[in-house]
Amino acid sequence: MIVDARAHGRRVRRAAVENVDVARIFDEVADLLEIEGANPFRVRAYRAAARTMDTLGAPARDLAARADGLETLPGIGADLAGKIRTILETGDLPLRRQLTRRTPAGLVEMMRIPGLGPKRAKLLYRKLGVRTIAQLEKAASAGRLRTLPGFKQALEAKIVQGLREYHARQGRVRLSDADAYAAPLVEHLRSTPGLSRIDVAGSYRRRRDTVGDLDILAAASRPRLVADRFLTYPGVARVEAHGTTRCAVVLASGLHVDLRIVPAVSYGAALLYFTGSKAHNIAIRALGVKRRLKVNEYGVFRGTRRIGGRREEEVCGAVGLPCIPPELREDRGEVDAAREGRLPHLVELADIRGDLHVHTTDTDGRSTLADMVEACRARGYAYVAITDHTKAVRVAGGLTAAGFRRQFREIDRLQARTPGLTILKGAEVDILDDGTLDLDAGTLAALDVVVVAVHSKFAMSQAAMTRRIVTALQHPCVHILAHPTGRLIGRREPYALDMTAVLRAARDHGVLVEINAQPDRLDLDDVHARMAVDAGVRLVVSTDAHSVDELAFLRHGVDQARRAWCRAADVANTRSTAALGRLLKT
DNA sequence: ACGCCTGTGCGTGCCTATCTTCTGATAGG
Repeated sequence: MIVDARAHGRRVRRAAVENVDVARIFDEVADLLEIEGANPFRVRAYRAAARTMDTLGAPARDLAARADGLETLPGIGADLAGKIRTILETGDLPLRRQLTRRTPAGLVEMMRIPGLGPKRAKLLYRKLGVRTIAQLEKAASAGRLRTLPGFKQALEAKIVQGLREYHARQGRVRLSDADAYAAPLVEHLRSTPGLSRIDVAGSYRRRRDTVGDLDILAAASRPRLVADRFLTYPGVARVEAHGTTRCAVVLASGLHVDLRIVPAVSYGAALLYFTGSKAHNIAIRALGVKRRLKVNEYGVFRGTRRIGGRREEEVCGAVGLPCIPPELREDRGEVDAAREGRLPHLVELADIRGDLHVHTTDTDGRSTLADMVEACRARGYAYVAITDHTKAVRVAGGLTAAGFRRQFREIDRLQARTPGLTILKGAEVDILDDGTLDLDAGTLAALDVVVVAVHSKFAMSQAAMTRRIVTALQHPCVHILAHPTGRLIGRREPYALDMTAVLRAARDHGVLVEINAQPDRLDLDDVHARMAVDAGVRLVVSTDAHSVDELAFLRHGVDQARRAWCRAADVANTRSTAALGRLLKT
C-alpha cells in the first residue's frame, strides 16, 4: 500500500513539471549567466533551449522517456538534455541554485525594468547592494542611482517610470501560461471519485489575454476528496486556505489558484458567478431584481424557493436572457444585446481557413519553408502566406530583393507538388522611420501578400508614429498591418499611437488589420479589435509562427477575436481562396 | 552549450541605431 502511494506520488510529481517550467529555469539561468559575464554563446544556448521548450508541441517528458529523444531537438545536446531530465524529475536545477548563491535571483527580476540590463543590474548590486525591486525603488527615490558611474538623472527617471509600469502589470500572467498550469491541474482533479463537473472559471474562461489567478469550480458529491486531492497536488508550493467548499493555494510559479466546490444543483449559478466579470454579474443580478428574483452563486430564488441553478442557461433564462458566450461577459453591451436577441454568432477556430503571417528558416523562423507548407497542408488550410522579414530587421536576418526572388522559386517548386494548398508569396515588410517600406517597388508588386509592421524606434511621439504608420498604409501595395501596437505582454508597453486615425486609414485604403496570435502579443487586443470592426475595418487572425508548432497559436488569436465580438465575416481569413483574393487589393 | 569536426578545437545571432551615454549599455525578432 505504502509502496503504491510512493510510486504514485513520484509519477504525479514528474507530471507536475511542465515544459514552461523548464523554459522558465533555462531563461533564469541565461539571465544569471549574462549578469556574471559568461560566454555569450553559452547564454544563447540556454535561451534557445528555453524557447524550444516553450513552443514544443508535446510534453518534454514524452521525449525524455525515449533514449536520445531530447537530443533530437535542435540546440539540445547531451548536456542540456541531461539538465532537462533533471528538471523534469526534481523541478529544479543544481546549476540554477549554484548561480543564485553568487548572484541574487532578484537581479533577474530587476532586468525586466526597461533600461536595466545585466551590466547595470550587476553594478547596482556591487556598488549599492541593491538585490531586489523594493531596494531598487528605495535607492531610486533617495536619488542614489545617479551617484553611480554611467547613471545620470535621465536614466534614473527612466527607471522610476519603468518601476511604475512594472507594478501596474504585476501579478498577471499570460493566458497561455495560465493554460499550461491549469490543464494538468484540472486533469489531476478530474479523476476524483464523485466529481461530476469541473471548469476553470474567471478571466481564464473569459479568455482575457492575461489572468491574475485561476478560479477552479467543481461539483462533487464528496467535496472533501476533491479538496484533499487539490491540496496534495505536487505543484502546490503553499496552502493559503483549506475549507470544505473553498481552498486556496499558490503554485511554485507564484500563480494563485482558488478551488470552490459546490453541489451539482448550484453548479450553473456558481459557474456564472465565478466566471464574472464582476460588472457583468451586477448587470445580471439587476435584471433579476426587476423580476423579483434573487440571483446568487447558489441559484435563482423566488423568495426562498430555488427555481434554477444547475446550469448557466437556467439562471440566464430565469432573467430573460439566452446564454452569453463567456468571452463577451465584460459588461460592454452584451446584456442588452442578449435581451434584444442581437448577440453575434462569434467566429470559431474551425472557421479559419489559412494563415497569413508565418516565418521560415530563410529569416528567423526555425522550420523550413517546405516544413511550414507541409504543416499547413496537414492542418487542412486552403492557403498560407509566407511572410519573412525584410533587410532592415537585421536581428532576424531579413531578406533582400534577391533573397525573396530565391524564395519565390522555391515556393513555385513546392506549389507544383502541393495541389490542395495555395502558397501565397508574401513578406513582412518593415515600416521605416519615415513610413516608407523596406523593399523596392518591383518586389512589392510581385508579392501576393504584403504585410507591414514596425520593428524599430518604438519611442517616437504619438504624432510621429501615427504619421509613420498611416503613410505606410497609403502605399498601394500594402495588404495587412501586423501587430499594430508592438506590445509584448508583461515586457513592453504598446508604442504611442492614435489608433482611431490608423484604423480610419486602414479602412480608407482597404488594408486588413492583424490580430497577432503570439501569446505575448495578442495585438490588436480585444478592445482595439472591436474598435476596428466597428470602424468598418476587416481583420485577419494570424500566428506569426516561427515554427510549425507555433501554427497552433491560432486559437489564442481566435479567443481575442471572439472577445472583440467578431463574426466569421469580420475575419478575412475565414474566406475561400478566391474570396480572400478579392479582399486583397491588386 | 551546440554542432561540426578531428586542429587535444573552432565558429556560432554577431549587427546596428539609439540613448540611458561619451565609451558603453540596451534594444530590436
